[in-house]
Amino acid sequence: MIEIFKQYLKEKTQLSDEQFDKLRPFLAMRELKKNTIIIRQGDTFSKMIFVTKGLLRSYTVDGKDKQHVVDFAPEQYWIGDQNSFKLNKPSAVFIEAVEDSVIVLMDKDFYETAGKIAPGYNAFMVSALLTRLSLMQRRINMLLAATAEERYLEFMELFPNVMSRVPLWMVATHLGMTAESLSRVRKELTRKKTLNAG
Amino acid sequence: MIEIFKQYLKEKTQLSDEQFDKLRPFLAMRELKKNTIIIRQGDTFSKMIFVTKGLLRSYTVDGKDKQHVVDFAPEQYWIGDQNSFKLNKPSAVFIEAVEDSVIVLMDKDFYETAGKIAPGYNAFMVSALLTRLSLMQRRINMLLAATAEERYLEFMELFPNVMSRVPLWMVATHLGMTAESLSRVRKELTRKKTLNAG
DNA sequence: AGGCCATCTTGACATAGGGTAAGAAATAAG
DNA sequence: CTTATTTCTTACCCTATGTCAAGATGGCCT
Repeated sequence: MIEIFKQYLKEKTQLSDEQFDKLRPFLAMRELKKNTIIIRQGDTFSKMIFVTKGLLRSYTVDGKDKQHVVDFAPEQYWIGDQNSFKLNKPSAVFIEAVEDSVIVLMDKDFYETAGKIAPGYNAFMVSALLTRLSLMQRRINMLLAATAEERYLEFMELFPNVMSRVPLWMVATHLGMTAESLSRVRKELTRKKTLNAG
Repeated sequence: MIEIFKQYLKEKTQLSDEQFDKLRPFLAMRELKKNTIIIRQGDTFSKMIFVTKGLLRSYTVDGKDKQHVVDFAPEQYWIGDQNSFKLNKPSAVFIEAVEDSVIVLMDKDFYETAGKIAPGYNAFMVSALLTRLSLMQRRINMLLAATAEERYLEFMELFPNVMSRVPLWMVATHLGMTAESLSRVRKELTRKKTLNAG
C-alpha cells in the first residue's frame, strides 16, 4: 500500500528508490474505520496525512458547537494543519475519516531529511504550497462575492466526486451555509433544469 | 532604498552581501504615486512586489463591477499573485498604490537563482508560504463562521494600522461586506462602548 | 424483515446584511 | 478660501439565508 505513496512521490519529485528507502522510516501506514477521529483540535501531532484510500475531512468547531469543514481529502490528497506540522504547534482542526480509509502518516523528519538528500524536494514543496494557496484564494473570493448557489456550483465543478461520497451537511458547512440552504439551492437548480429541458 | 529590502532579506535568510550582489540584477526599485495601478487583472507580469514605503492593495473586480480587496500590503509586506508569479500566468488581481509608495520588484530569476546559491532560501520560501497559508485559513474560517462585527474586530486586531490608512469601503470589501454595513457595525460598537463607559 | 438512526427535504418565520438614496463630513482641487 | 469630489453615516425597505420544527427517506444493524 505504501507503493501508492512512493509512486506519487516519484511522479512529483524524481525521488530515486534509494532515497525513498532512506526516508521510509519517517512514514507510517494506518487504516482507519469510518468516523474515526485521528486528530483533535489542540493536539500536537506534527504529521501530515496522505490519503491512499478512502476520504478524510478536517474541520473546526466554533463557539456554538457548530462544525465547519475546512477540507476534504480523497485519494491522492494531503490533509492536516500545515502550520501545526511545520511549527510543532497544536492542531487548529479535527481530522476524521469519512469513509474507511488507508493513510500514510508523514513525520516532520521526512520533510526535513528529504529537503537535504533530494534536491528537487523543496521545489516540490513550494509548488504544492502555491497550488494550495491559489485554491484557498479562489475560495476566499467565492466567499466574499458569490451567492450560495454559485458557491455550490463552483464546488461541484472542482470536486464533483466528493459530493456523492460525503453527507450533504458537510459540504454545506464547507461552503459556509446551512444544510437546509444547500438543500433549497439544489431544489432550485433542478427546477431550473427541468424548465430548460421541458 | 534597496537597503531596506537587503536588510529584510538578511534577517529572514542568512544571505551574505556577496550573494545579495549576485541577485541584485533581478531587482528593480520603483516609485508609485497614489492611485497608480501597477498590474491589471489578466496582465502577465511574473514579479512579486515588496513594499519599502507606502501601502498597496490587490483586488479583483466581479461580474457586477464590484471590487473585492484581496490583500493590503504596508511596509515590509509582499504583494502579488504568487501563482501567476510562479507559473507565468496572467494575474488574477489588480494591484494599486493606495498611498505614494516605493516598491521593490522581484523578478522570477531572483527566486530561482537564490534557491540555487543560498541554501536557506527555499526554506525561507516554504516558511513564508506557510505563514501566508495560515493567515488565509484563518480568514476563511472567519468568513464561514463569523458575523460582520466579529470579522471587523478580527481585522482591527491583526492590522490595526491599515484601518487608519485606507478608505473604509476598501476594508469593507476585504471583509466581505458593504461599506454601509461596516459603518453600521462601527456605530453599534461605539454605542456599546459608551454604554460600558457611562 | 423490522426498527433505528442519520440524513435530507420542506414549510413558516426571523434576522443579518444588502440596495438605494440623501445628506454630512472630510479631502482634494482650483 | 471656495468649490468639487470622495468618503462616511443614516434611514428605509428588501432579499438571501438562518432557525426551528415536522416529516420523509434511506442505509445499517440485529
